[in-house]
Amino acid sequence: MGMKGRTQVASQRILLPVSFFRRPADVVARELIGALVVSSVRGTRTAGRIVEAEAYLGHRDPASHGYRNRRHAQNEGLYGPAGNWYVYLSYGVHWCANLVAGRTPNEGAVLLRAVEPLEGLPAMRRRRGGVADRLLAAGPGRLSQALGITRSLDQWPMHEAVVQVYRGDPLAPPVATSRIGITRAVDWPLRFVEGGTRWASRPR
DNA sequence: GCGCCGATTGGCT
DNA sequence: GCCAATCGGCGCC
Repeated sequence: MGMKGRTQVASQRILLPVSFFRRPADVVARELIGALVVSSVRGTRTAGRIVEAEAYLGHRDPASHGYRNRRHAQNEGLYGPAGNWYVYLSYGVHWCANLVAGRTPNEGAVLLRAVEPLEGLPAMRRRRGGVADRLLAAGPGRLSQALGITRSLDQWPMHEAVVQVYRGDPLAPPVATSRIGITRAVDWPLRFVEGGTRWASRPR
Protein backbone atom coordinates (compact mmCIF):
# COMPACT_ATOMS: atom_id res chain seq x y z
CA MET A 1 0.00 0.00 0.00
CA GLY A 2 1.39 3.37 -1.02
CA MET A 3 1.33 6.67 0.83
CA LYS A 4 -1.99 7.71 -0.64
CA GLY A 5 -3.64 4.41 0.32
CA ARG A 6 -2.39 4.69 3.87
CA THR A 7 -3.75 8.17 4.23
CA GLN A 8 -7.13 7.09 2.93
CA VAL A 9 -7.31 4.17 5.32
CA ALA A 10 -6.24 6.33 8.23
CA SER A 11 -8.88 8.93 7.44
CA GLN A 12 -11.68 6.41 6.83
CA ARG A 13 -14.15 6.84 9.61
CA ILE A 14 -16.52 4.03 10.41
CA LEU A 15 -19.57 4.97 12.42
CA LEU A 16 -20.08 2.58 15.32
CA PRO A 17 -23.12 0.43 14.41
CA VAL A 18 -26.08 -0.07 16.72
CA SER A 19 -24.86 -3.65 17.25
CA PHE A 20 -21.78 -2.23 18.99
CA PHE A 21 -24.06 -0.83 21.69
CA ARG A 22 -26.33 -3.88 21.99
CA ARG A 23 -23.94 -5.45 24.50
CA PRO A 24 -23.43 -5.09 28.26
CA ALA A 25 -22.53 -1.55 29.28
CA ASP A 26 -19.18 -2.54 30.79
CA VAL A 27 -18.12 -4.13 27.50
CA VAL A 28 -19.27 -1.08 25.55
CA ALA A 29 -17.48 1.27 27.96
CA ARG A 30 -14.20 -0.61 27.64
CA GLU A 31 -14.41 -0.76 23.86
CA LEU A 32 -15.28 2.93 23.53
CA ILE A 33 -11.80 3.80 24.77
CA GLY A 34 -9.96 5.09 21.71
CA ALA A 35 -13.13 5.78 19.72
CA LEU A 36 -13.55 9.16 18.03
CA VAL A 37 -16.30 11.59 19.02
CA VAL A 38 -17.14 14.13 16.31
CA SER A 39 -19.45 17.06 17.08
CA SER A 40 -21.00 19.35 14.51
CA VAL A 41 -23.10 21.39 16.91
CA ARG A 42 -24.25 24.61 15.22
CA GLY A 43 -21.91 24.02 12.31
CA THR A 44 -18.77 24.05 14.41
CA ARG A 45 -16.70 20.91 14.16
CA THR A 46 -14.91 19.62 17.23
CA ALA A 47 -13.56 16.13 17.85
CA GLY A 48 -11.65 14.05 20.34
CA ARG A 49 -10.59 10.52 21.27
CA ILE A 50 -12.40 8.91 24.17
CA VAL A 51 -9.87 8.26 26.94
CA GLU A 52 -12.25 7.74 29.88
CA ALA A 53 -15.75 6.23 30.16
CA GLU A 54 -17.91 4.72 32.88
CA ALA A 55 -20.53 1.99 32.70
CA TYR A 56 -23.82 2.22 34.60
CA LEU A 57 -25.83 -0.97 34.89
CA GLY A 58 -29.36 0.35 34.72
CA HIS A 59 -32.09 -1.00 36.99
CA ARG A 60 -29.67 -3.14 39.06
CA ASP A 61 -27.03 -0.48 39.67
CA PRO A 62 -27.57 1.61 42.83
CA ALA A 63 -25.52 4.41 41.24
CA SER A 64 -27.65 4.53 38.08
CA HIS A 65 -30.38 7.09 37.50
CA GLY A 66 -32.50 4.13 36.45
CA TYR A 67 -31.97 2.09 39.62
CA ARG A 68 -35.01 -0.10 40.34
CA ASN A 69 -36.58 1.17 37.12
CA ARG A 70 -37.53 4.43 38.76
CA ARG A 71 -38.73 6.41 35.78
CA HIS A 72 -39.24 10.16 35.32
CA ALA A 73 -39.08 12.82 32.66
CA GLN A 74 -35.36 13.38 32.76
CA ASN A 75 -34.13 9.76 32.64
CA GLU A 76 -36.50 8.64 29.89
CA GLY A 77 -33.52 8.21 27.58
CA LEU A 78 -32.30 5.23 29.62
CA TYR A 79 -35.34 3.29 28.41
CA GLY A 80 -34.65 3.95 24.76
CA PRO A 81 -32.77 1.69 22.34
CA ALA A 82 -29.04 0.97 22.42
CA GLY A 83 -27.00 3.60 20.63
CA ASN A 84 -29.22 6.48 21.67
CA TRP A 85 -27.79 9.46 23.50
CA TYR A 86 -28.87 10.02 27.08
CA VAL A 87 -27.99 13.54 28.25
CA TYR A 88 -28.87 14.79 31.72
CA LEU A 89 -28.23 17.92 33.76
CA SER A 90 -25.89 17.33 36.68
CA TYR A 91 -26.16 19.46 39.82
CA GLY A 92 -28.36 21.82 37.84
CA VAL A 93 -25.25 23.09 36.08
CA HIS A 94 -23.45 20.63 33.82
CA TRP A 95 -24.61 18.46 30.93
CA CYS A 96 -23.38 14.87 30.98
CA ALA A 97 -23.45 12.66 27.88
CA ASN A 98 -24.14 8.92 27.87
CA LEU A 99 -24.73 6.29 25.21
CA VAL A 100 -27.42 3.71 25.91
CA ALA A 101 -26.17 0.10 25.97
CA GLY A 102 -27.68 -3.39 26.11
CA ARG A 103 -30.61 -5.27 24.61
CA THR A 104 -33.44 -4.40 26.99
CA PRO A 105 -34.84 -1.08 28.30
CA ASN A 106 -32.78 0.45 31.11
CA GLU A 107 -30.17 -2.28 30.94
CA GLY A 108 -27.27 0.16 31.00
CA ALA A 109 -25.51 3.24 29.67
CA VAL A 110 -21.99 4.58 29.29
CA LEU A 111 -21.00 8.02 30.57
CA LEU A 112 -18.36 9.77 28.47
CA ARG A 113 -15.96 11.24 31.02
CA ALA A 114 -13.03 12.56 29.01
CA VAL A 115 -11.69 12.97 25.50
CA GLU A 116 -8.29 13.93 24.18
CA PRO A 117 -8.97 17.06 22.08
CA LEU A 118 -8.07 16.46 18.44
CA GLU A 119 -9.93 18.91 16.25
CA GLY A 120 -11.54 22.33 16.71
CA LEU A 121 -9.39 23.33 19.64
CA PRO A 122 -10.11 27.06 19.22
CA ALA A 123 -13.84 26.38 19.52
CA MET A 124 -13.27 24.15 22.53
CA ARG A 125 -11.13 26.82 24.21
CA ARG A 126 -13.77 29.44 23.54
CA ARG A 127 -16.58 27.26 24.91
CA ARG A 128 -14.47 26.40 27.94
CA GLY A 129 -13.48 29.97 28.73
CA GLY A 130 -9.79 29.63 28.02
CA VAL A 131 -8.86 27.05 30.62
CA ALA A 132 -5.64 25.05 30.29
CA ASP A 133 -5.85 22.58 27.41
CA ARG A 134 -5.50 19.64 29.78
CA LEU A 135 -8.84 20.64 31.34
CA LEU A 136 -10.73 21.20 28.07
CA ALA A 137 -12.57 17.89 28.21
CA ALA A 138 -11.31 16.10 31.35
CA GLY A 139 -14.57 15.36 33.16
CA PRO A 140 -18.13 14.73 31.94
CA GLY A 141 -19.31 18.34 32.34
CA ARG A 142 -16.19 19.73 30.73
CA LEU A 143 -16.39 17.25 27.86
CA SER A 144 -19.97 18.23 27.10
CA GLN A 145 -19.16 21.91 27.26
CA ALA A 146 -16.14 21.53 24.98
CA LEU A 147 -18.17 19.60 22.39
CA GLY A 148 -21.26 21.83 22.68
CA ILE A 149 -23.46 19.03 24.04
CA THR A 150 -26.73 20.04 25.75
CA ARG A 151 -30.17 18.54 26.30
CA SER A 152 -30.95 19.00 22.60
CA LEU A 153 -28.88 15.84 21.98
CA ASP A 154 -30.89 13.78 24.46
CA GLN A 155 -32.52 10.63 23.04
CA TRP A 156 -31.18 11.06 19.53
CA PRO A 157 -29.95 7.89 17.85
CA MET A 158 -26.19 8.44 17.71
CA HIS A 159 -25.97 7.60 13.98
CA GLU A 160 -28.50 10.38 13.16
CA ALA A 161 -27.27 12.88 15.71
CA VAL A 162 -25.17 16.02 15.49
CA VAL A 163 -22.60 14.25 17.66
CA GLN A 164 -21.38 10.90 16.35
CA VAL A 165 -18.91 8.25 17.44
CA TYR A 166 -16.50 6.49 15.08
CA ARG A 167 -14.34 3.41 15.37
CA GLY A 168 -10.92 3.87 16.90
CA ASP A 169 -8.39 1.98 18.94
CA PRO A 170 -6.74 2.85 22.25
CA LEU A 171 -3.05 3.77 22.24
CA ALA A 172 -2.65 1.60 25.35
CA PRO A 173 -4.92 -1.03 26.91
CA PRO A 174 -7.81 0.38 28.99
CA VAL A 175 -7.44 0.16 32.76
CA ALA A 176 -10.51 -0.54 34.97
CA THR A 177 -11.02 1.44 38.21
CA SER A 178 -13.80 2.50 40.55
CA ARG A 179 -16.23 5.09 39.25
CA ILE A 180 -15.78 8.72 40.24
CA GLY A 181 -18.12 11.01 42.14
CA ILE A 182 -20.73 8.45 43.21
CA THR A 183 -21.83 7.48 46.71
CA ARG A 184 -23.30 4.02 46.05
CA ALA A 185 -21.69 0.88 44.60
CA VAL A 186 -18.43 2.79 44.91
CA ASP A 187 -16.23 -0.28 44.52
CA TRP A 188 -17.62 -1.59 41.25
CA PRO A 189 -14.76 -1.46 38.68
CA LEU A 190 -16.75 0.15 35.88
CA ARG A 191 -14.55 3.12 34.96
CA PHE A 192 -12.21 2.60 32.03
CA VAL A 193 -9.23 4.81 31.29
CA GLU A 194 -6.73 4.61 28.50
CA GLY A 195 -3.42 3.57 30.05
CA GLY A 196 -0.96 6.44 30.40
CA THR A 197 -3.26 9.19 29.11
CA ARG A 198 -2.79 12.73 30.35
CA TRP A 199 -6.32 13.75 29.30
CA ALA A 200 -8.47 11.89 31.83
CA SER A 201 -10.22 13.38 34.88
CA ARG A 202 -9.23 12.43 38.39
CA PRO A 203 -11.09 11.84 41.65
CA ARG A 204 -11.01 14.74 44.11
C1' DG B 1 -44.90 23.08 50.05
C1' DC B 2 -40.13 22.45 51.90
C1' DG B 3 -35.71 20.56 52.41
C1' DC B 4 -32.32 17.48 50.94
C1' DC B 5 -29.54 15.20 47.55
C1' DG B 6 -26.84 14.29 43.35
C1' DA B 7 -22.92 10.14 37.64
C1' DT B 8 -19.84 18.31 38.74
C1' DT B 9 -17.06 22.13 38.59
C1' DG B 10 -14.60 26.50 39.69
C1' DG B 11 -13.14 29.56 43.04
C1' DC B 12 -11.44 30.65 47.41
C1' DT B 13 -9.47 29.68 52.36
C1' DG C 1 -10.19 21.29 51.89
C1' DC C 2 -14.52 23.75 51.61
C1' DC C 3 -18.44 25.65 49.48
C1' DA C 4 -21.71 27.79 46.19
C1' DA C 5 -24.09 27.43 41.76
C1' DT C 6 -28.61 25.76 40.18
C1' DC C 7 -32.10 22.31 38.78
C1' DG C 8 -35.21 18.26 39.08
C1' DG C 9 -36.70 14.37 41.73
C1' DC C 10 -37.83 12.57 45.96
C1' DG C 11 -39.39 11.97 50.81
C1' DC C 12 -41.79 13.97 54.14
C1' DC C 13 -45.07 16.24 56.48
